[in-house]
Amino acid sequence: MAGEELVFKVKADLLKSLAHPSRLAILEYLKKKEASVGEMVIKLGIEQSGLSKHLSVLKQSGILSSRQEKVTVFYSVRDKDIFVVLRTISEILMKKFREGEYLLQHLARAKP
Amino acid sequence: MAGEELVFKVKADLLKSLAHPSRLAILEYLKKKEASVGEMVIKLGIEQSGLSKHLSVLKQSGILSSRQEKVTVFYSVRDKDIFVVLRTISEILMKKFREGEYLLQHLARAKP
DNA sequence: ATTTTATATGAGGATATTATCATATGTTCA
DNA sequence: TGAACATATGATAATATCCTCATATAAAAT
Repeated sequence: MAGEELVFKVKADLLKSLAHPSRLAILEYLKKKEASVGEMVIKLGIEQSGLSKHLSVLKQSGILSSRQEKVTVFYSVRDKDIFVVLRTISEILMKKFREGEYLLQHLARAKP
Repeated sequence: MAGEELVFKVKADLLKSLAHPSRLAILEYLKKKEASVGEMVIKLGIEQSGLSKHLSVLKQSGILSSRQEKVTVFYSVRDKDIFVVLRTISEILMKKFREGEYLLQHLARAKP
């Protein structure tokens, strides 16, 4: 694989690890503080086994880290810059939908 | 689907549309100027049919827009903020790999 | 020692994504 | 008109991702 292609692949892999609704919910939940798997099972309503796998995806990609205390595993966000990515995504979507509303309103008015 | 879940789904869909090496290559190519499909087939070395589908994914998700001139279709980036996302992704990866190098060097030194 | 608790993992099928090939569509030009 | 060109689309097969269920692991409590 050519050098640049490898770079694109690595970036795409990181984006892929973000690109799932449950994983976005996890990240939002971990924005302010670390949390254990059990806590997230309850608060996010994701089934234990699935949650564990999503956490593992986020850890493999370097977005989360974990520490263990007795039997409990706590996950936390490794690099807060990930939230810059997510906030920008939100802004892009908000702009887009605002344009959509604008268009809708003006199309409706132009009807007759 | 609950309101918040829908929001996560919409964000995840946008991230998914970014999460492919060819599509990242397309976006980088379109960073400075619009380009036609034919031009990108040549410069990016992606096969015509596949490229057309990747462009369609990016257009559906609102990242690209297109205009037609005779038979030629030109694509361009609709909201430059998408590059904020990509730059931040790069920065996160660079930090991560620098940490990796650092660790490697110190592990090597601590060997004996 | 056995049971309970917290988390991770493996197997299976269901669904989604991708690549490729062939073909369709629409436009220009001879 | 019909050949050539630029792009899009459909079908299919290959691959990847996801969900769920069952079970594994490992520490704690009884």
